[in-house]
Amino acid sequence: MDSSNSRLHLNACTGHDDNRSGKREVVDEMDFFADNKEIEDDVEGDNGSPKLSRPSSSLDFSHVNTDLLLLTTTANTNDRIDPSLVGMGTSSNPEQREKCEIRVLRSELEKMSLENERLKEMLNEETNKYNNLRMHLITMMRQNQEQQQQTIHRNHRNSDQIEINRNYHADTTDDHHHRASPEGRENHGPTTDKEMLDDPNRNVDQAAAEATIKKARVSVRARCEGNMITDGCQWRKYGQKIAKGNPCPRAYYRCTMAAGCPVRKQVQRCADDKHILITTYEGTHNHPLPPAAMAMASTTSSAARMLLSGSMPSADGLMNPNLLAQTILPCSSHMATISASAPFPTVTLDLTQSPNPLQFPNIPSNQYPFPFTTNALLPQILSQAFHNQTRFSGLQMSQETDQGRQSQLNDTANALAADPNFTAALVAAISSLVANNSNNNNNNNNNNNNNMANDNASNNNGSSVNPSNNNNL
DNA sequence: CGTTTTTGACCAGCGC
DNA sequence: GCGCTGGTCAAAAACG
Repeated sequence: MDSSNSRLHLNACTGHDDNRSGKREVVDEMDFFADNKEIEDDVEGDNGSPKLSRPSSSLDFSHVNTDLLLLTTTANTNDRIDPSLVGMGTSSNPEQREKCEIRVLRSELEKMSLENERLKEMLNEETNKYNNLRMHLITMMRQNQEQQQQTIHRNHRNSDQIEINRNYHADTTDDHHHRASPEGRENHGPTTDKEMLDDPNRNVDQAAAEATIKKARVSVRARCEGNMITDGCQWRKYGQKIAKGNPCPRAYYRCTMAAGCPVRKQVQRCADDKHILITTYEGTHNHPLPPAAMAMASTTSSAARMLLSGSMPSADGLMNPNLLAQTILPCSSHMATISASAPFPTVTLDLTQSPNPLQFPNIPSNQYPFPFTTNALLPQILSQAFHNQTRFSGLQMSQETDQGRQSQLNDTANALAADPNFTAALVAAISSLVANNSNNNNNNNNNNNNNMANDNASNNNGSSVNPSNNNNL
């Protein structure tokens, strides 16, 4: 108990002002006893000297809060009691009150944080469930679509086969079998569709077709300072070679998101422009993919089917990829090519140039490798592309369903466009649309490298491999 | 210590 | 058959 407390106690009891350190506090104390001021005046003598020896009988000390002594025990020498707090019996110090409030706020903050964490966990859980369901739905839809396409294709060809020269049909079907067997094995299977349908060895043909699909590739040319474009998958490097005609080594990666996944990709810098990275994908994933990887993953398989379809005979004649692509993406131009004349049929997306200088002003490549990233048209383009994909797919949908789907596609496109890490995969998605449409229209690929529609998409420099690979690429 | 990368060796396809 | 080339394997090294 320091002297100030003793002094304060004295003041509270007597109202005597012996405070030499601050008058204001004394006044406040006096205000606290305002009700008894008259009495106190009577207690004091005319000369101001205390008259403690003559206590008034009218004094009622019951009004004096005895807590005062206790409340001031923690006050330092320079502190005085806040009269508004005196009598409350809880806190007499603003700092204490602030500390108390801070403790309360912290407690509330902790509670909110815990609640936030809990909600985050719930959100993640629901998001995972949603993604899984979405993946499952997409897979089911794709399978359904393929089954319908196959049915339509068979019916179409069966109805046409009377009009088609039988020898030609036999030759082209055989050619298809040759194409479906990249290893060059002889295939003397059935020569008509009916025979094919009835052929018990048709599974062998399907296996050959699958082999072709596996060999079909999607190549993406993009300006990228990093060693790889981000496509949402995890890759492991398993080899590197110096390819002929390019001093830059070619790196070989395989997907490691699941054991036995057949998907592989090659990454190589362009010989002419070291800033251009050429990424070639091959195969179809055999495992669930994160949303960021779905577009690219579907691209390779779709492109493979497209190219396989392009090798098939058709009474519709040769397809025009450029026209087809313009139908899919009317605002696009010359960003993609299809080539089945290469050792492996390949869809090439050239993302190193802007199709429309007015639409896509020059942006430093190190900032926005693909102008698409910052372009507001991306969601519209994607949505339109997805919509057109559905429209061309042959699926019969009511207008209401179509509208609802369009809304969902718009949301999806917006979400995709907002994620810069997703852009490379979006590019692939566009090519996937081209692939599906060509497949659905049952056209041939005439290997003329016609330009296909595609708008810019963006890229980023993320990589799932060790950055040390930069030295090699 | 497990995983990933590096890198030389090996294999298959293709052209001559 | 031989050589070239692309692609893959696998042991060693590097990494975290």
